[in-house]
Amino acid sequence: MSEPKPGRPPRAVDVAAAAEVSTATVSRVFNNPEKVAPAIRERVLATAKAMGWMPHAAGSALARRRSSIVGAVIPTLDNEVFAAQVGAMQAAFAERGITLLLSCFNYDQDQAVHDVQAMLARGVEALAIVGEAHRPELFAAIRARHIPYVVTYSHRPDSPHPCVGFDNRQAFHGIARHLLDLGHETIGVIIQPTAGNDRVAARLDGVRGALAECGLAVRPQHLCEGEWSIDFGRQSVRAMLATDPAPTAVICGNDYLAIGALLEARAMGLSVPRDLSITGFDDIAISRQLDPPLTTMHIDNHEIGRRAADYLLACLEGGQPAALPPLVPTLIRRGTTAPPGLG
Amino acid sequence: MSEPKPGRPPRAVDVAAAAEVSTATVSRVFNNPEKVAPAIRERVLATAKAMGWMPHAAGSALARRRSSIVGAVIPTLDNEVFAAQVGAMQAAFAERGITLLLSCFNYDQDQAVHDVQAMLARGVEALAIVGEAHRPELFAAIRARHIPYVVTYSHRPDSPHPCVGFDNRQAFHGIARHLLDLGHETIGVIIQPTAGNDRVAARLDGVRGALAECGLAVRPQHLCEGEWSIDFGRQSVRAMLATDPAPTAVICGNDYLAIGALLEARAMGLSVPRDLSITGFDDIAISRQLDPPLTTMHIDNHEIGRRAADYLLACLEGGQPAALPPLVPTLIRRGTTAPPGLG
DNA sequence: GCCCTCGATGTAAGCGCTTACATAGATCGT
DNA sequence: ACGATCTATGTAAGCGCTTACATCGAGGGC
Repeated sequence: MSEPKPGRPPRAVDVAAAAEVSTATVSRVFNNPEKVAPAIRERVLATAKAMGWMPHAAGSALARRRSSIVGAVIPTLDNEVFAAQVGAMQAAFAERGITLLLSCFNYDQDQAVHDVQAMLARGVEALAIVGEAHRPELFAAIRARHIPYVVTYSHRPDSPHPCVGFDNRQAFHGIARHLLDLGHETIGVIIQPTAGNDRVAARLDGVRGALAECGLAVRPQHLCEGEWSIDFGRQSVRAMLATDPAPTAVICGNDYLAIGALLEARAMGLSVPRDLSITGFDDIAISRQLDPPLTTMHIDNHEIGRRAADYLLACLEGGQPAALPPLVPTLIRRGTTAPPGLG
Repeated sequence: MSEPKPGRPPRAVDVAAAAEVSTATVSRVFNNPEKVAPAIRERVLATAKAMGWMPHAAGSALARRRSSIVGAVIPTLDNEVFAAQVGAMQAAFAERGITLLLSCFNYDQDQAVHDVQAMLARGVEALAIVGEAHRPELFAAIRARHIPYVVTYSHRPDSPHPCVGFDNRQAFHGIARHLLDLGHETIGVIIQPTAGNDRVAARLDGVRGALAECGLAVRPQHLCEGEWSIDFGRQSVRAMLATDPAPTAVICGNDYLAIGALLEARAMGLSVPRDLSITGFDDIAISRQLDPPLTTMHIDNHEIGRRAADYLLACLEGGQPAALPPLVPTLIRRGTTAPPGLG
């Protein structure tokens, strides 16, 4: 008997009145259709469609005590690695009627804490977060809400968090191993800032570990740490090659850095890989198109996103989620690595 | 006097009880702090913090009839152009306490309609949508809700929608003009699918218009339409160069296609730009790093995202939003264009 | 000293929806 | 033919918050 107020979106009670049923039936038609007689169901559906009504999410969330929202917290969308992960998560969640909230913390730990709190206030039912190097209060806040979460891009064996990712240390150990096997002994590293970034710190550690096994080390002047950008790759390799002895190979923290290194080395008249071997990490789309194509580690970012989403969905559906085995990045040997000193 | 139930997040009433005030005061502390005496305000704030309480968004949205959510509907995050736009929007909205909902329709119009409806059900207060080639019911649904929206990446002078973008037709007219001025007469085009993509259709139209002004046209065998990917750029340029007469210049619908064209032309032993001029569009990060660096149109995608967000925020705050002048992409003449026949 | 004003706080009525429980037919076994 | 059982639907009590309105004191003008 309620009067639908013109100019405002219709409510369930308006639809109920128009279809001559109760609001309970309207609700059931949309949430438990099998509990409603087909004839009535069709009538309600038709009425709702005619009136342009759909359940109002806030009201529904309140009554149901479920928001059907999950959050993704990433450093930035400007890196195609994270963009791909988010895209895959969004697709996986959308299939189950779950909406994705996105937030970029720009590698700022305080921002990340803030973002997570905002998401919790929004009632997210689960959370995916890139990396585990976050302030303790971030994880404390999540735990206090008892919601499932997952950390992506990290997979330390002894992490206290559920992780979807790979072992960064081991991956870079493998890269270093590859260069050592080729015979390199003077190896440079161009890498993202390690401070507050567990993944990057683990990578550097992996390189150091592999070198140490051969009694080698990274010389300070052969270690450049800075923002991941093509330009930083360029300037780093230029600086490094001015030292004596110059490195015969350089391991880069991601493909952007490696691309910069490659371009600059070529611009300096060096031949890659004859004069200098270069490795990347991530295998972004452009890498295999370069000349020579970049030797790098391939990471399946869509797979990471999908697995993270699947894990969280399993948690939400109450099931015991399957264990999360680490992903294994694969070394793609392309054209930028070769034995040293062939020049 | 309410009993805080253990194991569940605290509610405003729990905080009110603990701080010995009413729920109204608690609410005011968080929404209109200036209306509460400082002493009480501090006490409530401290209590809330101690209990880990923050207003529950669904309840608040319901009571306030405002969700503080806006939606962004884009084709895909796999294109750094859209990722950058979303990143900028997210940042701009976050500053005002507004949360961004994201959805990718993968260039599928039905998916876009579905996504928009889902967002409306979620109570988004505003919507940003890439492109205007959408089903009429998409815009009808938005209008029915009377919420502000904005179309990005399009800016036809006579569009019925508020737009943040540039005139695609004019932009490609400019590119073609550039090549014509250099003396090219046989010009190929490698472009994304035009069906259901107003922006791309306008681009092709711009090229055709400029050629027509000189009594020229794109030969059918010099027009390749397909998914934007480096590989499609490669195969297209290869096919095109096998025709007779072969084009002396090729205009690409975006930088990815242009990169493919450039790489393949070089792989075929051609010298760019001596044997073939190539243009891109978007000016993605890698483009200026190529060898030779790519001549392309620069689009400021962050700016588009920011303007779209600012416009929507202005609408939400009730102000008459400023007019939306078109952005003007600028042609960046780098190393892939030159007069023809210098070989 | 009294009444009025005004600012600070409390009371309580929703916001739109879901769902436990109540109810009313229908079905069925005996 | 009667109660037990079931199914389809309705009734109404919240979910957690905001806010119009009521209330209560403290100041202030006369």
